Amino acid sequence: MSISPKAALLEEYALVARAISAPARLMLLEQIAQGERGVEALAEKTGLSIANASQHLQHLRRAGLVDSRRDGKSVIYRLSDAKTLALMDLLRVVAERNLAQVERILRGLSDGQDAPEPVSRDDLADRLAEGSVTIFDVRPADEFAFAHIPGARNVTLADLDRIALTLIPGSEIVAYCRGPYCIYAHQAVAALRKMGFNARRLDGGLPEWREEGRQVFHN
Amino acid sequence: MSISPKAALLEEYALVARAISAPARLMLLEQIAQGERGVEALAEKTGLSIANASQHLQHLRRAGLVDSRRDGKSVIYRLSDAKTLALMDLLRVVAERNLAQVERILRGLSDGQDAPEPVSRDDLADRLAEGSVTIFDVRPADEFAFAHIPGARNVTLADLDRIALTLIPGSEIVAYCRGPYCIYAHQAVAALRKMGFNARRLDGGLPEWREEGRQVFHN
DNA sequence: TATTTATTAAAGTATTCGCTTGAGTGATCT
DNA sequence: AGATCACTCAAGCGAATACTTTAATAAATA
Repeated sequence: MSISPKAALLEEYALVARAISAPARLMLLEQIAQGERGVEALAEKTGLSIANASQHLQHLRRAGLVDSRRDGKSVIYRLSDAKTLALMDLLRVVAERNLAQVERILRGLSDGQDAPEPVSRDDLADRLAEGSVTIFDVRPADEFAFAHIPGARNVTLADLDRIALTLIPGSEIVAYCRGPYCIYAHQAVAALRKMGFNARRLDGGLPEWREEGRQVFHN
Repeated sequence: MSISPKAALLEEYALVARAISAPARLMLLEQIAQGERGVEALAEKTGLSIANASQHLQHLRRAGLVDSRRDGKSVIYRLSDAKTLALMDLLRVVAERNLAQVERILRGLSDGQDAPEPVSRDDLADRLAEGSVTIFDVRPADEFAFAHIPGARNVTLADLDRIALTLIPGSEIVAYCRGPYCIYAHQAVAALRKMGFNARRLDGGLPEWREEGRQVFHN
């Protein structure tokens, strides 16, 4: 019954790939990257049933992508390693580069306009220090409350039209959300540009910002 | 019928992940990385039936990881993008870091000994220029004949004992094979070290060497 | 034009996956 | 201790996958 070591290794690598090969698990990873959470919160955020979320989470744990620990009644999941984020990001890069379908979806998010290059995190940090930029955190209010980039203002897509009236026309805005998989920032930037603002996306989202050791406001 | 753009994007990312989530397809990618090849050659190298290999290859093509073109009677497959190699390598890194099982298998390959750190490609290039190192290409003869690092000597695992007798004891040897998924170099290094040679693996294999624009002997 | 060769398509089967439902487990609260 | 809460396990079902066998297609050759 002993199979070759080569086959055994490939089986393990494939196990990791299989873990990131279901949309539900990618959503869970995106949520866990925001900060460690219990099963119920993750299920609620991703729209999965509790039992289903639990099973997916165990799949992720078997692949070594997340760790879990017990905290009272809850079981808290968190990313086991920063490389997990890197793997997800590279997956996205490969998909965007090779699949025309992805190009099309992203173009649709920008409402036909050409999207500008994202702002690098280094750039944003510099401008933050100068105070020369407005930052919009385009995530749901509870995620913003949990953690956000200091100085960011929580603005959901629904708020955008109302908020825009209070902004100085032409001002420079940087929007971010959960990370590279999150589309809110794309949509917010497209809407703001349509209104004539100089809006751009931040490259990556909160997890990538935190991962680089930058300051995060945390509750 | 129109699903949300978010779900559509995740489905595309998952498609790419699914493509690298089967051992058979990882083997195919490893082979294709050696150089472009037809279906029959790939099937033979990986031990898959022709029809099965063809289906896996189409799976890889749908995910945008490989391209194909017709050359006479044959259909030639090749990597569509260097990022594919990077993705496979990161997959391996994540698996090695997080899965105890992988650690165990790799330890088994080294026959219980502690394996030394691999030699970087920069280092090897420097030593090659100095002529201060012996390079073993531990792949099957046909793959060596197809392409190899200039100055390398083709030595299969079966030859190793015989060849060892002709080497100066204590000499420094660097072994490489197909790439990070290939175990021949691990095994060769373990065997050579047991015989008292100062042997180490090259980091990566021929595809990574070529990818960096370094010289490759090619037929 | 007919035949051979290389590959893909189609059809069938066994296995695995994703999701649901309902029962089971561990920790906390009363 | 009993009730409750948060999660996991087990069973079951439909859909998707991996592999095999058997056509079908496309290009080269006779």
